[in-house]
Amino acid sequence: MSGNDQPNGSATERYNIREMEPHWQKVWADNKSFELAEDDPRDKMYVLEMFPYPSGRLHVGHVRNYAMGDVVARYHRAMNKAVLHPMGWDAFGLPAENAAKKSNVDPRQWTYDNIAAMRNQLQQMGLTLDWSREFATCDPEYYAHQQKLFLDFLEAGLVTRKKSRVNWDPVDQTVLANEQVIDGKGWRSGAEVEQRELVQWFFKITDYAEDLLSAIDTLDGWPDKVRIMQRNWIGKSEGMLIRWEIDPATAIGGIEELEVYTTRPDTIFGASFMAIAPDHPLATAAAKDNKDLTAFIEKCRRMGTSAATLETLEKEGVATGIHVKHPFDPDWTIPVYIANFVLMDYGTGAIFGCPSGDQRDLDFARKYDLPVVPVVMPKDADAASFEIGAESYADPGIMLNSKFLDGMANSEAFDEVARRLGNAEVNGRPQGERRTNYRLRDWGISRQRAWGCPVPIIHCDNCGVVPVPAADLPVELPDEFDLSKSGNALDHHPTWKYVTCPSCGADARRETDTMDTFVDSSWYFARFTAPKASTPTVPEIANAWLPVDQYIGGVEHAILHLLYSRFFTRAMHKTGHLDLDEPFKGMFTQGMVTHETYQNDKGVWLAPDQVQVDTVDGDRVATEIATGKPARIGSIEKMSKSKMNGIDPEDILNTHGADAARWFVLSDSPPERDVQWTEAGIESAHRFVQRIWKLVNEGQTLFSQSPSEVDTDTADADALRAKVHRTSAAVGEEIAGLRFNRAIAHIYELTNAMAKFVAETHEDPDAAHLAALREAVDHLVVIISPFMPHLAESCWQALGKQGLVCDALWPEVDESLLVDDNVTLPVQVNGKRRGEIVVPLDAPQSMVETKALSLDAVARILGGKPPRKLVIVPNRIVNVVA
RNA sequence: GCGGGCGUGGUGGAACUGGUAGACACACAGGACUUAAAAUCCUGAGGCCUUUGGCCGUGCGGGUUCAAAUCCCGCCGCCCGCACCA
Repeated sequence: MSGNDQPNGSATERYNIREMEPHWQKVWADNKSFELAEDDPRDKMYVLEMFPYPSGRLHVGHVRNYAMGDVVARYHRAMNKAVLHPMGWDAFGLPAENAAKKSNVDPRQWTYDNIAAMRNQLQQMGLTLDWSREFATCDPEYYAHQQKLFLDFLEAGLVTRKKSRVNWDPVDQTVLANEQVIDGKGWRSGAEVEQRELVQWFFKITDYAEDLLSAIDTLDGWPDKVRIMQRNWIGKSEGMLIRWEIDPATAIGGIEELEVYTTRPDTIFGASFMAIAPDHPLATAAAKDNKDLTAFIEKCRRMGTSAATLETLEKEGVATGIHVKHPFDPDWTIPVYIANFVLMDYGTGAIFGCPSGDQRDLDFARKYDLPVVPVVMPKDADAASFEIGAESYADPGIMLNSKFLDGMANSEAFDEVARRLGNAEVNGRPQGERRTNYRLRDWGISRQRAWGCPVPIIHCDNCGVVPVPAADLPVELPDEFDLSKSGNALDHHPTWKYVTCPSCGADARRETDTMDTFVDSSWYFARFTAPKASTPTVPEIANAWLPVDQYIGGVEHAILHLLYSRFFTRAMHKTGHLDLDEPFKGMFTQGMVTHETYQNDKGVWLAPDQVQVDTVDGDRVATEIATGKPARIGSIEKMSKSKMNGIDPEDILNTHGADAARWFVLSDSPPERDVQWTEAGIESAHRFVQRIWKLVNEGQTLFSQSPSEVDTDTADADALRAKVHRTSAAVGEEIAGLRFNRAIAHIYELTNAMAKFVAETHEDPDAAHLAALREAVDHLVVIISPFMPHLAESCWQALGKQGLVCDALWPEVDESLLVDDNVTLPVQVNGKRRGEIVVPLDAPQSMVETKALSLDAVARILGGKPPRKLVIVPNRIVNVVA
């Protein structure tokens, strides 16, 4: 690829990427083109892409994400908006600590070095970012304000402390993240991981469960799938709390009842066992003098804490010997099991198992030989013969085997059970109460890690938990960390945690937990509106800009990050930092970037640059370059280190340029879907850059000629004008709707039409043709500018335009050129296309009918008989039913 | 396991609210230019057949409709998330 040095035979030089891209980047920077003026009076538009973790190298997924945001931002600049388009760094987190442990570097140094490298790469992309607003979440100037927010939330009653479980590595003496637990073992030590309870800090997101749920309905700028995922995550259910009396003969530890939450009280006569979580108080009591139970609970404790792990386990349980009495039959007792699939965090940590109505319960019952009594059956089933085999029946239906409920719809049975249990009493309280439950749990933010935002709290033996006074903020991280030791470096730092109590002056200790990095990213979008302010936000400014008009990021953040940000916005509202509840008006989740995988004959993964791919007899064949041996072309997968199928954007930017890279990642695939990176694809984008340059220059050459007499027939000039205006309108609409791939297809079509037109016009340029071409080129340069901003500037300059195309307005679309006088209607016979007719727009039915029926193909099939039916959809289609 | 999504030519995809399936691009083939190559330009193409015509065709199997990639029912496959990765 050395194409920049050779003239191609015509007068047009190749477009020199390596010269022009840095040139325009410098021009934009020197002009401060993308720095937003505080007093810009135009309509506001806030475009934001999820800020990256500074790993040190840009990933192709970032390129796609930021290319999308930049196209949107540039389009809105062209629509004459004041566009806020900032960038920063999600800079706290595990990788810095891991790097520090591995290579003995300072996590702070490592992080800021990475930021410098990535900023440089982002700048090479030619983005319209306002770098004057940049910050990293590990800047004390940022996290100081986060600590202030924590204190304000604490004062507002939005923070709590409680016990929760963590993955504990007994060898490394450290808390492990879920991703550090592999097959139940610590990734570094290989030791069996244990669950351990720690007292931790929580944000009370559950206080907002109902609000976070109901407000989802207002988020009409979000993808439906994200809204559905959020709804399901919050998981509202209407059920009952039922108190089951423990049979005194089997009671242990003086516990007299078992509280159970259920969404299916109607199935109460199908109950055949009770299951409690391994860490349920009753389980603890039962295990006290019971080795089997203790062993089982121990086993459960070594399963890790992630829900995915727990729920994919084989369902197991152990009977406690405890029995409960059935509320409607004092002689019926039901055994209580400790089960590995019941979670203490959900409901009451105890369930009643109804095997006929729940697959998980059925599997459990079959395994332990418990009764399976069908209590709900489909409407049309027969009560005498209805049985449960391998599958439970969980759908609505009619009650059976349920005494006084028999024959009712199960929804009626729900109400009847609620009524009866509400009137009964156990230990002086109602035996049953209706209860709305949420799956959503409070947000545990404590992390036992050094590279995070310190929780601004001091523990004093006299005063207990004491907030750090606002005047003492920030609580800064120490200058030096010793990450070589296991455990939390803040905790074993020689001096950092030792302070005096701000309340009584006695010796006290700092909280050594830091905050979850999701906290950092839950309000950065607000900080960008006033990044230098001495308070977390300047409310007037933040309220003027927020909510973010268009937020773009990976679908992997569809639940947690977005939900936490929504909570934070509400919490900041409550504490006076913001005056709104929903942070993101428009949300978009982009797909991943994938690539083929390659393996050599030994099964070793090969990187794309270690492989040469050729086409032999129409088949793609890969060769390992180092050995010359054939390599296997494997499946297309998400780029990953392990499979070696990643592409380094830096290489792409250097060889093909930012414009080609931006163009490629947005073409072909719809943005919400995965895009496959291919060498052919980026090369074609590169060729297209050159093609536009040539086209603009050829047009330019034509304009400089003096036109011949105006041709009386200007039909093809008019056709081009219609195409141009239609394209400008369509590209604008597609960008506004984030359908970049379609916008690009429109641009291809226009350039194809223009190339043809240029070739024809060369013969005999007349005034009408030259005017149409001139207009086409003018439009083209502006509508490509969001995608290929450097090339567009070069073209703009070549055309002798004033100023910069990044400041130019979108072309005015002449609506009168968009309407066609005639429409082409396909004509079907029995739903199969047999021909087409051309009729005037809004032609009368009789004309359409006559023309359609007179088509040869139609007449032949009808064979002289009249059609049975004629369906005419005006201006769309004709269907003849023979 | 639970929740969400996706599935269309050799490939990525397009197809508006049920209305011409395959736009646009890649790869491929043929041609022009060239001493040659690259680059560029032009042309062709879903599959099958008895080829101015016909049949089949949007993961699979049914259904609704004048008309289904699109709606409904039942399957299959792949991908993402699951609360300490970010």
